[in-house]
Amino acid sequence: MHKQVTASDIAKYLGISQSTVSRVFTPGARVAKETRERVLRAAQELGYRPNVLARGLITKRTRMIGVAMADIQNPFYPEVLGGFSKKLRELGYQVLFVNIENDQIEDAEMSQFLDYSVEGVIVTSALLSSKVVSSFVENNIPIVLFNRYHQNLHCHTVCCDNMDAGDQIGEYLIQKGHKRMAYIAGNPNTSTSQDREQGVRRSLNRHGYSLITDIGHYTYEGGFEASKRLLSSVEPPDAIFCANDIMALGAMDAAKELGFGIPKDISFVGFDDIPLAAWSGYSLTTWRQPVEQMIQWSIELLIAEIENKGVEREPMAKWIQGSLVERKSVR
Amino acid sequence: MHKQVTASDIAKYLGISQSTVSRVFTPGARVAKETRERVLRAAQELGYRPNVLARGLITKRTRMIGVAMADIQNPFYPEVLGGFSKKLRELGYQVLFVNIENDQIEDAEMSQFLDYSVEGVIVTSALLSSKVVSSFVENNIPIVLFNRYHQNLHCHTVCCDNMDAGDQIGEYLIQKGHKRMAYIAGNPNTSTSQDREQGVRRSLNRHGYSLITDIGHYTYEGGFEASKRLLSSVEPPDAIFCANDIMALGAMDAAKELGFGIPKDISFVGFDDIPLAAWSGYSLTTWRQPVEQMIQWSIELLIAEIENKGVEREPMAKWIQGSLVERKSVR
DNA sequence: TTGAAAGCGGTACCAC
DNA sequence: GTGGTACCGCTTTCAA
Repeated sequence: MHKQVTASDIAKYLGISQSTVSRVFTPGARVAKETRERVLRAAQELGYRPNVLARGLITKRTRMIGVAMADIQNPFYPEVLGGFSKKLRELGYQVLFVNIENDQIEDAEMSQFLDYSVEGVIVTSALLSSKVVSSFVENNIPIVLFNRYHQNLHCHTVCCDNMDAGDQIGEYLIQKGHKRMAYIAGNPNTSTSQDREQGVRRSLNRHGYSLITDIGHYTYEGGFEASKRLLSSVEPPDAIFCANDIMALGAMDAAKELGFGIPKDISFVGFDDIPLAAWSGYSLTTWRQPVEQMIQWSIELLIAEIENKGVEREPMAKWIQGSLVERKSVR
Repeated sequence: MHKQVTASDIAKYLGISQSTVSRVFTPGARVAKETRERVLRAAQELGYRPNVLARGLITKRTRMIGVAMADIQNPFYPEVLGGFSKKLRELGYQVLFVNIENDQIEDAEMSQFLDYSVEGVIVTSALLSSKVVSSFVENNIPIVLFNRYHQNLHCHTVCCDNMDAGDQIGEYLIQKGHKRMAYIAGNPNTSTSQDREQGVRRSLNRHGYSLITDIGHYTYEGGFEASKRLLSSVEPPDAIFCANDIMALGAMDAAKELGFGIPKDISFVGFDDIPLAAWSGYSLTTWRQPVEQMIQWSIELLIAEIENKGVEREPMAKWIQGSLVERKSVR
């Protein structure tokens, strides 16, 4: 941007006023057809493009959305990021991206969103402190939490109905004749993992079964180790439900290594339906989260608030139903 | 950003000039220690943060870097994106992210980088038209191509030395006693895939072997299908080298499905060393690309040019050596 | 060390 | 329909 062509350059070049040039690039403008064409042609010729940052200064609109994403190594999230990027772009918004290192977002990781005056923020799979949230609320910047739920925070939420999903998975496992069910939790202080656990537990209890649990921190290695522990116990489970697919894949590999047949000796159910789950080496039965829909809703929530600025809005929680994808990891 | 607190607000509040407030937040400033403290305190109190976009208007620096990324579903790239995001942030730059749908970048996908006055652009695993490149050159915005090489384009390049890698992999397979080697190409008109192929071919030729080839488009499914074709032929190969890991995993699964033992009947070598390659279900021998280093160099190239603006700079090509990671997929 | 004023590249309201 | 002008929030001379 060393020698940017400006609206004044065009104006001077055509001998008209800078305001007129500006109007040509302003949506609700009224400019004589002929003038418009001359300007457009000159812009093309000289390589002029309106500086959106300068525009934003006066319109108070940057058309940037901050996206903060943790757990980007989990194949579920690249898909999510791609979806957001695409949809937002179609609506004329840009993505200011931040990769979050830990599960708990630090202030510094979000502060640039404030500095760059994004109009809204999407946070996936991470925890926000209430202090951070309030700094956004003060600045009237809406936040939507994707795939994480937080009771007391003033943010919108779009979440799979994890409790119900867990419940249905429990029912399914029982119906398939399993007796000793285990659950491998993700990060145990995430709503996502908790709700899924509570769900299975509910259905198992209904039928008089109890639940064995372990923790896998949402990673392949974590799932692998947890599975090993579970399967090496005196009475190993005959079915393991994992809080996400990536752990389930690790758990399956551990089972294979220990000589368990899948699904002959033990069944596995995952969560997310990442592409890998369908790979023939795994063929994992899992819970499909309707990603497209969740992305769509998140964006609608965000944009609605952005474009109705001024109207106070209560935080909304959108719960979405998922569905079981049956493959070959359950007997 | 509805009611942003501005430097003038602080100034008025403290009864000093707005310029003084500004100076407190300007790196090379000289302000009385006492004044500075008062300003800082007031800023804290009223929640003031300098508007970096307004600042950029005058300093001509946005501290934003455009990152255009294709193939984000390939587990190699989330890692890359995470790395860029982290390192750039440490240097005080932000990432404006765009997900590219196809292998060939369209003008519209890059135009926002121009609109938002990013200071540099990183493009991974995608092809740029020379028209797009020249619009960036005109605006003095440096581009670095990550993992793709383009002879005639005025961009920097950071690339693994694919030719050499292919060569070494060929040598390795021969040394391990293989006789019929196959190569599964990615997208056949990418430099990356071509160079890797040329590399193996070179070493095989040196030893009097020829190379069977097929195409897998860099996807799991593509690798799966290509492998099936290869292995169903009258004289199936005894080793398959795939242009990336994800195809190799697909190829392995296909082999297993056809009843081939790995590595007993057939060996596999991948490329990238994505986390999945180490999973016990695969244990894929592969070529490790030193991602960290590549990211580092890309950023250095970019920043060097950004911060020396004005000095004309020739496009640089950085080639980096990788190394073989031996696991259990080669006999 | 500080304040006044110009200006970055735009938009929007005002007359004409 | 068009030009003049104020102003968005900030940095940067230039004087004081």
